[in-house]
Amino acid sequence: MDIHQLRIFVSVYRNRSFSKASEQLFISQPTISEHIKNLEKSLACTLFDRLGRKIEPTVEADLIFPKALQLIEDLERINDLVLKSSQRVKGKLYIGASTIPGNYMLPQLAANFRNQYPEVFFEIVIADTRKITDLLVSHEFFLGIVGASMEPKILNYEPFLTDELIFAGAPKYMENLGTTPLQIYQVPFLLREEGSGTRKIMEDFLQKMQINLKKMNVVGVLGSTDAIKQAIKAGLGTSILSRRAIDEELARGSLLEMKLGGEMKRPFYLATHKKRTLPAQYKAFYDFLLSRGA
Amino acid sequence: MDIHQLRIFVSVYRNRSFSKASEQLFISQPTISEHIKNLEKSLACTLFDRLGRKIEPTVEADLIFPKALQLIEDLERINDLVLKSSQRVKGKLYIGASTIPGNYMLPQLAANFRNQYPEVFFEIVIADTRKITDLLVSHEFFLGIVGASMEPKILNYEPFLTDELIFAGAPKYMENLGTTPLQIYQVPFLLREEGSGTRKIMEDFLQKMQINLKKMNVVGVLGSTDAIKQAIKAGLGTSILSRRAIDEELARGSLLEMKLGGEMKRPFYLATHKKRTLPAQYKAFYDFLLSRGA
DNA sequence: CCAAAGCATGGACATACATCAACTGCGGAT
DNA sequence: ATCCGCAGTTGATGTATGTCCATGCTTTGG
Repeated sequence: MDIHQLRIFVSVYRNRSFSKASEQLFISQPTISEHIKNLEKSLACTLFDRLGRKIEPTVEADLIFPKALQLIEDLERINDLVLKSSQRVKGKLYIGASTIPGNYMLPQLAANFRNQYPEVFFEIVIADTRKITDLLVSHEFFLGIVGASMEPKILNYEPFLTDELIFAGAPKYMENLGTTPLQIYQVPFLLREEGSGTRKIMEDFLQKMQINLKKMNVVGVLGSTDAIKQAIKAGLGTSILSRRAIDEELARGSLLEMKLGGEMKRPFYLATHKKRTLPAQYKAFYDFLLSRGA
Repeated sequence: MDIHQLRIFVSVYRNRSFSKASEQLFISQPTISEHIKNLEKSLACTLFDRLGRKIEPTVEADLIFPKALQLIEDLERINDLVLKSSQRVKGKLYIGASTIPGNYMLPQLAANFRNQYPEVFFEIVIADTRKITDLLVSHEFFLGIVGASMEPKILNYEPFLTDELIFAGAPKYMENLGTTPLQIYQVPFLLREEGSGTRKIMEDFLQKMQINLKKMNVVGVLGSTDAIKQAIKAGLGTSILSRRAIDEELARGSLLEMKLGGEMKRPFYLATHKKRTLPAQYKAFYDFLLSRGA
């Protein structure tokens, strides 16, 4: 039994005529006869009594007509269902992000996105790049925001926002600091731990500026950007950290920045699985992020 | 979009594999690929992300899977529906019958039939042969029981029970009546109206027996068999009528029969439209009647 | 790094589908 | 009463679609 046969049956039943149905469906009348015959064969019953000029549906036809109708409608509805679901942006956005984007970029962007699409729900997991990458590969995440592009085979990396690292500290240290790089050896300095992305960028930068880290007055190593931030706010020392993390403090003047002559840029990427189709809400958020990022 | 495609989709979705599905459905793997591709094309979305060795259903696939499943089930159910309805004998039996079969044959037969199939409901319309025939032709009735076969072109007549007409009356007339046919002229006699089937059979019989109706002591003309029956029970006279109408009275001895030397037989027929398919309950009753009638 | 597993692709074949033309059967009109 | 027209059927024919086989490509596991 086939849907096509049911469509033809429905038309014949409604028109009480094979030839009317053939006109309505734009197929020849013998074809109608053939299909009805096959349908009757597969159902092992007569559906229409052929009375010469007229036809008369049998009780079996009366029985299956509403069912057939509903079936056809349901089938059409599947199409609508897919169409609607892929047009409508809603559902959970389960996203993996590194520290900086997860803490200082995504919250604002998510809020903006949610103004546009109120039916989305965010769940942002903050983890290191390695973990996020793994979970993207194993299809745990659809979307990740990471600071380095590893595993370029399977994953697709789209350049997103760039984070800027700056040298900053409490006013008491910064105000008296001269402009010569050598003076940086004087002030107490806080480091991120070995292996941190921020630490790596910083080291590369210092090397480029020919500043010797070992000569610096390092007074501590802290395990997160926020810990560094709290420490320099408390006057423990100075450090190099994301500008985004201390935006407010810089504006208020509770922390001061000092240009060191070069730029410390750290690009972040939107990472997705190359072969994975993004659900509608992810696709929308992905496009939204790119438009804001560029 | 086709049911076949949905069947394949369901199997692929369940097995999470094109090749497993191909084994399950006994069709080749490339065919599966082709069908899924077409389905995706007609839905304008990806259903499975091909990840090399594995495949992963997309959210759209998750969405339509239950719908597809239900659709397939519904389709199967149509078959069952027809099967069940054509096996199960139930529903209304709307039957047209002439006076004798309608009053004196069908009630008992219907009761017996209903013992076997308690889910049937009888509606017996008593009308003359002409009317029943017309309503059979115009598809008002599926089944009629009539005393003469007219319109043999469209309708099918199956010989059924034969009614026997007998000469009978109250004991006071019959006991003293001799065996010679001439003595019939003596007793008061009741007639059916002109045009009645019974009247016709009677006239033919009397003519064959060389009894002159005009010489008979006719004391009344009544319009129905039951009227005749009530009249002769009341002692108004004798008559010729269906044996079935007075079965009980003959057994009790409240009416007596007298053989007149020949038989007055009146055949009845099961009449159906030649081209009309009988619903299950009609078919069952038709067969039942034939088995009882023969 | 090779082999195996799994989906995609292209060509060959068969079945199924649709069409056309001719036929049958019924009903109404001249 | 015969003819004509409508309606469904039947049979022959071409095309489209479904299906298969062989093969290629990619990923994964040893």
